[in-house]
Amino acid sequence: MMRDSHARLERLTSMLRRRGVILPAFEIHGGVAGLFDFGPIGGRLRRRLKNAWLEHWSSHGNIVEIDSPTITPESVLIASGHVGEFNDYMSECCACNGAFRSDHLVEGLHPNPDILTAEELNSIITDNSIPCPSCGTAEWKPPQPMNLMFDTQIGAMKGGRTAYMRPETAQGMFMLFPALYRHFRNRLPFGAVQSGKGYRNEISPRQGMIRLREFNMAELEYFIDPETKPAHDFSKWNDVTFSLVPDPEFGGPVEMTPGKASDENIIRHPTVAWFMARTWDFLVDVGIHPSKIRFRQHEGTEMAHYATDCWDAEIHGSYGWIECVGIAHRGCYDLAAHESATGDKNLRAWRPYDTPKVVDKTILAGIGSVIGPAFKSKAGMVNSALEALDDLPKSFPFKLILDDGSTVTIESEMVEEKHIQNTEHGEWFLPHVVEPAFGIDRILWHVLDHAFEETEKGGETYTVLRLRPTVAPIDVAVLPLMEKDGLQSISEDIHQLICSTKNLASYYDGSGSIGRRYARADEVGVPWALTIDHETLENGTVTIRRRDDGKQIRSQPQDIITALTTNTIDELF
RNA sequence: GCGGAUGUAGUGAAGGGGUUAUCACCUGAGGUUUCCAACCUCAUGUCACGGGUUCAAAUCCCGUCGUCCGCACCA
Repeated sequence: MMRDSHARLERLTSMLRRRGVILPAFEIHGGVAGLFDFGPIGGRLRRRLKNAWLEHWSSHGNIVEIDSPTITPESVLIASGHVGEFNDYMSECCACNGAFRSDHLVEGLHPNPDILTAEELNSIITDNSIPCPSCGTAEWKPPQPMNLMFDTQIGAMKGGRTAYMRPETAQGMFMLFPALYRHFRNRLPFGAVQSGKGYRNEISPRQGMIRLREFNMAELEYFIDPETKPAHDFSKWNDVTFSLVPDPEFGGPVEMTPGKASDENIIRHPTVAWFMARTWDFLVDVGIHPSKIRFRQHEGTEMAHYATDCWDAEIHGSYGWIECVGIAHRGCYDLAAHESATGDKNLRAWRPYDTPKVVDKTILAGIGSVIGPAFKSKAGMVNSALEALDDLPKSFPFKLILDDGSTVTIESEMVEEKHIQNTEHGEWFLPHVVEPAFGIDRILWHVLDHAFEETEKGGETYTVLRLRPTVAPIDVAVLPLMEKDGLQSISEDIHQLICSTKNLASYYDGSGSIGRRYARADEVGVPWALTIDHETLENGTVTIRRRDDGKQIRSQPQDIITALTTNTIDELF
């Protein structure tokens, strides 16, 4: 069984190379691990998958697309926590050469190993003679920094500003929070999506498309008011059960509807549950088998530095269960971090009170003509200290402590009692954010993996890529039954016509037997094949063949194009 | 990053110190046939890269890079 699935994986990757879908990059220069090219078929497939993703989210009406730079100044990633998180130290064992994360070795010996320097880690490791987990020896080389981000310099000359290629696209959305807030006329909830490249300098990328050094990601940041109870309608998913694998601390795997999982607090936040459901919709839409999707909750120990709850959508394929989407409740972590790093006050949202809060207060107000001459340059501080008094003194004179720590004596003739009324109409708060983050390459891989079907035809294996029409890179194959008697030029005209139709792609294939050409089209997942034959010369009709069952009907090319663009082609059959 | 295996056309493989590197599929041209990988003829294209040994290296040796398996790593 294992051997069979391994052989299938090899046949699939061979086909992807041979047909120009996905290929190792820079191969004529020896190749680079973790970098891949998308060929003519793969490029379109990825484009369609991304478009499907963007359309899926923009259909909500309060989610917009943005695009931000991949080069990111260091300070942004220090604030976000990535510089700390992505710069771990590794210790190497002198005896067996095993490499381990230094902070993992000293776990339990220090409350927060993450923050230790190389020297501190080294001394804890040597002082405690920590044994090597694989060979037991307690001799270590000094910890070496391991930087998982690609670094670079902004500015061509020496002394430029340090920057990194972004390890995620999320920070771009946080940077744009003020603009988004204005765009949505100061009203939560709203979201922003971005799809683009991310970079991680993996130590040893393996498993093909699963771990890449440069990858396509698509992230959504959905900003919410933590005090508004979200109203999500889960009734749409009442007849689908999700496979849920909660943190073992909270219980074993269950199958249930997202609505019920939310009601029973297995998924702690309704918005997280709702995004899980919408994610499930997306994955199924682009051709992932529903039975091969499960949601796994992160355990406390593996939770990223920013998250308060996190569910991964995992997809099962040739490499087992693989995390393809992470849906994290990040709380206000990022906005708070950037606020405290920059002092910028625009990362908050305004929450009006239902009824304004009226605060009645009796205060002692300084009498300017007395306070001024009495305290001179300190008069301002005295006034503000008086206003800030919560409990009015019972008698005069009394001592008043100023902001600078000094004490002054206040006499009764310096002040008068005043009633003031303050009306607060609302407050500024840091929005919370729910972040679904999609690994496009991993999803794309599984779309191919699930679509790749090997059947038998006349004793030979026959390969069909059962891609959904929404993601299929090519919509139509145009095939003249033979390239003579004028069939060729009609076919080329039809091919041109289809290619010039918006959102449709056709490819022309005139060589080899008709059966061979159907097979070639099936192998890369072309859903429809038009064949031009002698009857076309008489009445203009062509045959259209459906990939998934080989069924054919006759119709006019223009009617077929209309049906394709309106997504009603199946009605012709 | 460590250990083991490995690198030959687009794909999959065989071979191997000595003239022009082999096979199948694939791809292209011509012929024939015409609706599901038919056939015939011809053609294109390959020894990962760099260095060394040698009269001669795709072959032996070393290094680099890549790939696979195991360990470790994987916000």
